[in-house]
Amino acid sequence: MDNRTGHRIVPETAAPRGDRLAERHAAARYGNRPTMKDVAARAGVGLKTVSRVVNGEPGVTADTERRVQEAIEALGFRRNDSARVLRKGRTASIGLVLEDLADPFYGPLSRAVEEVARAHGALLINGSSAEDPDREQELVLALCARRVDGLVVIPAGDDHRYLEPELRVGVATVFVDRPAGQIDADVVLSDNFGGARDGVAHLIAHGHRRIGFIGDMPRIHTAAERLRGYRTAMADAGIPVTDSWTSLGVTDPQRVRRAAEEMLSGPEPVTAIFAGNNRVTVTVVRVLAERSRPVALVGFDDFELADLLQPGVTVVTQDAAQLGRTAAERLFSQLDGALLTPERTELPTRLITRGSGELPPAD
Amino acid sequence: MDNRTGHRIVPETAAPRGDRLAERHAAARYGNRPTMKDVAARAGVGLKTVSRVVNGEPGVTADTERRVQEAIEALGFRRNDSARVLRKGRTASIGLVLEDLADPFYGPLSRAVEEVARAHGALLINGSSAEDPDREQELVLALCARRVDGLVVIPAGDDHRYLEPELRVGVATVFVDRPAGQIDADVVLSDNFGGARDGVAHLIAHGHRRIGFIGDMPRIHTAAERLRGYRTAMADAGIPVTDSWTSLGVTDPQRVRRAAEEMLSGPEPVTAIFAGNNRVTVTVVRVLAERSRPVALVGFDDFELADLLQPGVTVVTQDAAQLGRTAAERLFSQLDGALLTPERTELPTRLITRGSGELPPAD
DNA sequence: CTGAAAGCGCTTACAG
DNA sequence: CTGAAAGCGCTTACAG
Repeated sequence: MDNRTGHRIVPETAAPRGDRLAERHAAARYGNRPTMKDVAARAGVGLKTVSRVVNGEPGVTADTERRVQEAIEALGFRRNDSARVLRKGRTASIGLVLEDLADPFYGPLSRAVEEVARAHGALLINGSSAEDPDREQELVLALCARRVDGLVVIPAGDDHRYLEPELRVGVATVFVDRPAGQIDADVVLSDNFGGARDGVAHLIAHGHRRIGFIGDMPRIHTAAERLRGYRTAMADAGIPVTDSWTSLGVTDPQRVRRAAEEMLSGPEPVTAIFAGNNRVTVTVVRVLAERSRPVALVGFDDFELADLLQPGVTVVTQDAAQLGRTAAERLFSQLDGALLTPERTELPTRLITRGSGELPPAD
Repeated sequence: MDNRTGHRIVPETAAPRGDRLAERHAAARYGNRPTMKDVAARAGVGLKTVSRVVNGEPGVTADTERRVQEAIEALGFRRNDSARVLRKGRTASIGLVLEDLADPFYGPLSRAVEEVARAHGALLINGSSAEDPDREQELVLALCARRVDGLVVIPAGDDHRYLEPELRVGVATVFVDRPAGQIDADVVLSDNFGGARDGVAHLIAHGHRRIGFIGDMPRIHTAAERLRGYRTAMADAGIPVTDSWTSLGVTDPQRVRRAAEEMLSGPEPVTAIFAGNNRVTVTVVRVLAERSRPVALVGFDDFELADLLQPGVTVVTQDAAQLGRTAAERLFSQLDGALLTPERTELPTRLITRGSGELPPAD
């Protein structure tokens, strides 16, 4: 019997699983976690003394401390940080809003932000916007409502005025990968323009003139910058660009495949392709693998195994982890009150030649 | 001249950047975000009326509501969820502790957990344990102190008794990928044993008898199960296993490379390798690419571009997203009070043949 | 339809 | 060395 049904009381260690879980469940429903007040009562001390012990503050005799510790363990007390936060102001947590945690570019970036947060004693709350501006805003504001100390945002939208009340009130904010829209905020970027320009110039240097560009939706800053890099490299070489050589849009395999196949057919097919990001590159590699005539390829973003493909894939690489680390460090500088002026930080890209970008035109 | 120095007041839109930021900074220092009390004062209503409007509760005239809304916008009010949580009990957030967000296996898993959380109106807080049991415990307890409603854990350690007080008090918990140690908790796993056994049997069916196994540290449940699958397949085929054919340990490239090279040299080299996870597989692919004699390979875990390598890499695949989704759904079932008995859920694996696993022994 | 009072579980500021 | 009181910003339970 247990105490509710009036039957025999079974020691907890011997209790059948169902009973223990029912207990657990009841506990959950009534939310009866022990509080400092409970600990104080059990230890026969005041509330403030418990607080001192829990927070390792000085001014408690060894004997008192021991009694409090015993009560803490007996009750299974754990400080409620929600209450603490309410009093102290800071939550020791930061928010990260990105496009998709499952993307191999954002995983390392997120991890890097987490490591910096950890070094500052903060937890990371993250959310994926799925490239949807409304969802980005929803997430950002939910994080603000939780009173995160700061926010790292890889924006999906291009209007961030909804953040103004938060900024005014002191929420530290750093944008990464793409700049904020309509507001003045810190941003850490890769040199998307320069990287793309160099990658395309590399293809031109290897004899190509009909070069295609397949990128993400033009409203995405990185996509627009890389396209600009492509156009600049072509213009610098005095090569006029035909409309059919550029294709921007969602980067799902179907669309990219179609775009690549169109550029590669017709009377004047491209002899080389510049792929605007890792997802595009991978799909283009698949398309090229099905064709007999060699086509040169340079992709923006490095990816695992790029060196093991035949030929190895030449890429313009950016350092996702460094992007995250830099942004997070700036965020904590803001929180320390060190930074007053929003700044734009641009990290360099690097060309890695592996074969695909050095193929001559198959004319 | 601004209001602090006593000089001319410049309208905010025209204020030099530094001044606006100084203001922002001052606001942050004093933490003076508007509260419901401020809104109530400005709108000339009671606190409870503001609460009603903010939470969309009925019983407010259109006119009153409008006045409150105006005050909210004028002040840039945003409800403080920390305070709300303190009163309501639930935080509408769940925690996810995994090994490394940057690992291509965990990214999709994390994203899947996030999607389920989102469908239940909850945010996701995640942390990487870096395969360190102490760090796992630290993270889990920090999440409990924040009073997450539930916890999804990919454990690094093998003793989770530290969670007992939390479980007793009703924190919903689901383990994923590996079971909990020393406590009774829900767990969602892949069929690591069966998957590895089938993969090795596949190599045996293609004529191999000297088959190597390279896996993760044996204290990791998945590594131990996959090794058991390997041994079982070998035993089922009546093939005695030589010690030098199995190598378990950290999966960094250096160690894996050395392990592979040792198995592939000597008087009786292996003719096939079973790689215990995605990181191992990738390194083994590199080692094999440097050798002239073909060696068969089957890897546990699928990875991008496995089909484009020469030969394509045969793998045993598990569904990381499905693992995360299943775990998160079970977590919310627990929170809804539906589940009373901890359960073990095992998801199937699948063999994908692409060439590398069908190579005959090069004897 | 509206609001004053009490309380969630802590920390702060102060007094003994 | 120790503790009672006030308050963080909300919601709950209740009264008008």
